[in-house]
Amino acid sequence: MNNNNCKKEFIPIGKYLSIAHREFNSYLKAKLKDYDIDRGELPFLIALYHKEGVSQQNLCAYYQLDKAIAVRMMKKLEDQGYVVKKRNPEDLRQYKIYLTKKGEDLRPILMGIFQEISSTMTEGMDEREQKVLVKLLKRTIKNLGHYDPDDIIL
Amino acid sequence: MNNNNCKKEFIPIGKYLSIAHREFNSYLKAKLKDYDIDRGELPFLIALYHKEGVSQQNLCAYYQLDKAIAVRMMKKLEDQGYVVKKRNPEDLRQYKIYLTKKGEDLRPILMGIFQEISSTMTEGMDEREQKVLVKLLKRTIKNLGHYDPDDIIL
DNA sequence: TACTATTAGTTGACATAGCAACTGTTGATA
DNA sequence: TATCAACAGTTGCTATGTCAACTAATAGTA
Repeated sequence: MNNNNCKKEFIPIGKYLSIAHREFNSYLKAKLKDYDIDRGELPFLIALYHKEGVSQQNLCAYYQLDKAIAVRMMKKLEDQGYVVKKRNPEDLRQYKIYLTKKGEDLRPILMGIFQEISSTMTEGMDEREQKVLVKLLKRTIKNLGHYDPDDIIL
Repeated sequence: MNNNNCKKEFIPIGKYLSIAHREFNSYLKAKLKDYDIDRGELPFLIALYHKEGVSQQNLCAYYQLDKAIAVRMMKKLEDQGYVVKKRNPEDLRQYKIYLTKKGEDLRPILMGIFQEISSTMTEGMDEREQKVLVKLLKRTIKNLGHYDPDDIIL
């Protein structure tokens, strides 16, 4: 289509996407090992720091995760006392998820970790390059998933 | 360190890395569903298309995967008849992995799929942007993993 | 009101991935 | 040569994530 037909090599974005994602994961995991929180719970906590009182599926949207994983992580987070689930009286199908004090206390710690990992990842990039990277990643998501990540509002 | 201390927001590279990676995975999975091959076997086949007769750990290096996953995927690939494992007579600890005819036959199909997914991902990006994306992803990997992906030679 | 479709959440089965402990082989060196 | 460290591969355990089938509640509509 948009590539000339004698070219054999493709741009290995998928490869470096996979590797970068795994490096990101294991870096994050290492940073979290001193805290009573697992890597998988993080996206939901971060989403909650962004907006509370929303449903599980709404929280999923923030990181485009499956609702099944939300169920499991929410159970974990609730058991550990970081969040509470309240039935929405106006729609008994859904819950509204809130942070507890314990969950709120974790905010500066987790934000600090994200701040740190973020600045580690971007070492040697100027501000323009960082923005370009985010822009191009969003574009990739849009191309693969047929939705615009900027349209997802929590 | 390299960010001013009143800034609250961090560059959400990790977020979009995670989402993009998952979108990439599910897109790939969908493309593979008509073929007798699973997503997890792919990186090892691709590495073999790049270079045959190397050890399992060598193959791991290409996508920076754990050797444990190599064992499992290699077993799967061998059971399905895509590869053969031969003990290296000069070092009985390691195997040398080779493609079978069946594995070789899959090459154009898988390369086609990668070609397609690659051009899907890069829709709306010019050639310069594609290169920048790869460059910045590599930089991210280098920053997180303390190794240069360009130094990994299979 | 009754029927139907949609939605939020749940569950089970399964694939992918990482970590740590292990076996057997090799290489270095005392 | 004997000992010890390093290495390739293996295994078990666990975490993460997807998919499909399911339940219960709601919304839309004949």
